[in-house]
Amino acid sequence: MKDDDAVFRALADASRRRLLDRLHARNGQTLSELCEGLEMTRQAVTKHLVILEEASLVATRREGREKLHFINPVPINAIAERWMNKFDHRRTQFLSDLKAALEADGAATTARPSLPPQPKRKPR
Amino acid sequence: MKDDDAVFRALADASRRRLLDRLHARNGQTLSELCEGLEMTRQAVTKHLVILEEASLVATRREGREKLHFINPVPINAIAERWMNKFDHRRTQFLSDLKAALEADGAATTARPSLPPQPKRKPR
DNA sequence: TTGACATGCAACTAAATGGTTGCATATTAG
DNA sequence: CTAATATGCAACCATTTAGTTGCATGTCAA
Repeated sequence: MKDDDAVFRALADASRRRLLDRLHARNGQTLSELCEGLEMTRQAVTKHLVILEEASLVATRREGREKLHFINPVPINAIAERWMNKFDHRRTQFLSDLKAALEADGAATTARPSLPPQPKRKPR
Repeated sequence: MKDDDAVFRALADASRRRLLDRLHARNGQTLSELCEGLEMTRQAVTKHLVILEEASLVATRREGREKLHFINPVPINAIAERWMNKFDHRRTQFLSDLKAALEADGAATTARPSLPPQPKRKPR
C-alpha cells in the first residue's frame, strides 16, 4: 500500500480535515463556498484542496466558471479498515502488553505524562 | 476531538508508520532494536518515537539501561472507527454523488488523472 | 461589450519538520 | 574499577509546508 502516504499526509493537516468536514456537511461545494468564513486566503484553500485531490480524497468537476468538490469516501475507508484490522486482531494482546508495561516497576512515561522532574540521583 | 491532531500528524510520516509496523511485528522492543537495519540515525528514530509517544500511540518503560516500547492500540482504533462511521453512513450517497460528478459533461480531474492537455478552446 | 465574479498561476516568506553530528550520562559486564 | 553499551540532550542544517500577495485568465450577466 504505497500511496497511503498521500492520504495520511493529506489528513495530517487540521485545515484539510476541516475542509473534508465541510464537504461532509454539504457535498459538491464550490471553491468560494468552501472559503466562506475561514480565516485563510482563497489561495491557501486552493492548495489544501489540491492536496486532497492528489490523495483522491476529493474529486472535482468544472461547472462553468466554478469548480465543484466532491468527497471520495473510498480511500479513507480503505485505510481506516486496514489499520483497524491490523490492530484489532491483536488488540487485546497489545492492551495487556501495555497494561503490564505500565504497571511494571519502572514508571511508564506515557501513563504519567506530567510528573515533576525526578531529582537527579547523585552521581557516583 | 481536539487531540486527534497529534495522532494524525504522527501517522503522517512513513518512517513512523514503519516503526509502528515493527512494534506490531514484535511489541516491547528497545530503541536500539528498533533502529536495526534502518538507514537513519538513532537520534532520528528517537525523535520519531517521541512523536509517537506524544500522540499516545506508543508507551515506554525504562528497563535498566534500555527503554522498551509498546503499542497503544486505543487512539488509532478510536480514530479509525470515528472516521469510518463518519463516512460510512453516507458512503453510498457520496459514491453516487461522485459517480454523477465524474460522469457529468465536464471531465473530472481525479477520475482521469493523466489526460493529454485539452486543446485550449479559441478565445472569444 | 463590459464589468463583476470564480478560479488559476507564480514568486516569495516564515515556520515546522526530518535529519545530522557531537557530546553527556547512566547502566551493566568483566 | 573500567570499558562497553544504551540512551539523552542540544545545536545545527536542508527541505518541506502553510500561508501570503499580485496578477492573469475564463465565464457569466446586464
